Amino acid sequence: MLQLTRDGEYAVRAVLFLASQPLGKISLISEISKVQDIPKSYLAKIMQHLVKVGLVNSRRGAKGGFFLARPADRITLRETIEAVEGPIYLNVCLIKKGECSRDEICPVHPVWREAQEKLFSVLESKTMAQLAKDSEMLQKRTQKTGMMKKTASG
Amino acid sequence: MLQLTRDGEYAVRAVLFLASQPLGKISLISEISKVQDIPKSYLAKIMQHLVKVGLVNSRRGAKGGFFLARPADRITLRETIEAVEGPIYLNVCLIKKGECSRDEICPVHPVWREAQEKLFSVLESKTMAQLAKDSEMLQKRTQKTGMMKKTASG
DNA sequence: ATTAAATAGGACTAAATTCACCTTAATTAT
DNA sequence: ATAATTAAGGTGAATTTAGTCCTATTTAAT
Repeated sequence: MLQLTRDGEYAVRAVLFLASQPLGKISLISEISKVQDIPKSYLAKIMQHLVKVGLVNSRRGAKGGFFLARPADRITLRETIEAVEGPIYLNVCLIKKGECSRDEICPVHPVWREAQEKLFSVLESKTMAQLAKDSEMLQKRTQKTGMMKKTASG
Repeated sequence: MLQLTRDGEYAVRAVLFLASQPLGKISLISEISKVQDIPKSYLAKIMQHLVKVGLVNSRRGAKGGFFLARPADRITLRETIEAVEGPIYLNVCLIKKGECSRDEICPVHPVWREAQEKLFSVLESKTMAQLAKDSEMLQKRTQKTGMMKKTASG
């Protein structure tokens, strides 16, 4: 299907969580799992992926946990998604020349190429640092409107 | 996965084939299957979908077959794909408000919305009539270069 | 009637998805 | 040292989705 998998969605949530932590903070699976509403055992596997691919670092043992391997302003959505889903190809014909036997004759091929480029540019337009900041703002906003309702009645 | 399914790909090929036929021509499953390299029985199911959704008309019995229900210049790629895949949602959070519990807090949501809009605009930018014309052009071009090679050596 | 063709539905395999669980290895605190 | 903590890594399994093919049945033309 033309849709992000759970893997991708959860990876984004997890990385976003790490990006929202203060520098030097080490986060636990159990912590991320609870806050981001991701099954623990599933998350563990996703984190392993993220570590293997070099987006996240881990430390074992007591006081261990996960933290970003790079500053959050150098991690994009696309990177995070591809870390767990592998490279994105909107259509098999985009994988490589010859993957689709019609390559040369197919009039749809250029359309897919353009669609994919546009998608990439959107997924690369924001860094995790920016998204984390956006998230902070959104949370403050919803908290404030919540407060206003309360204070308005009191 | 973030990728077009076989269903979608085959539907596009089939509709494109029909769009390339002269007006009034009725095409057989066997014909489309052979030219577009799609398993016959698989194609049959896809054609039924296209008929049910109103993109293609069919006639049973001898001299029967399939033909476009509308002029090809009023059929888009997006329509064709959604006819067999159902509505496209790049992420579940775009299905409807409340599908993702984080809707209001999620900073990634607007990014997905933008990505989807961009994708749609590409998939709606060309009609099947235009693609069919493009296809003709491409075929002529490859034929011509093929001939040049032959005549060059003779 | 015979033949040609779509219609309708099922059967089946393979792969992806989404988790749970359990052992091991590493690290720190005691 | 030892115990406690935590990630790493592997196994498995239930569920869903994808992909393919097949076989009646219905419809229409000749």
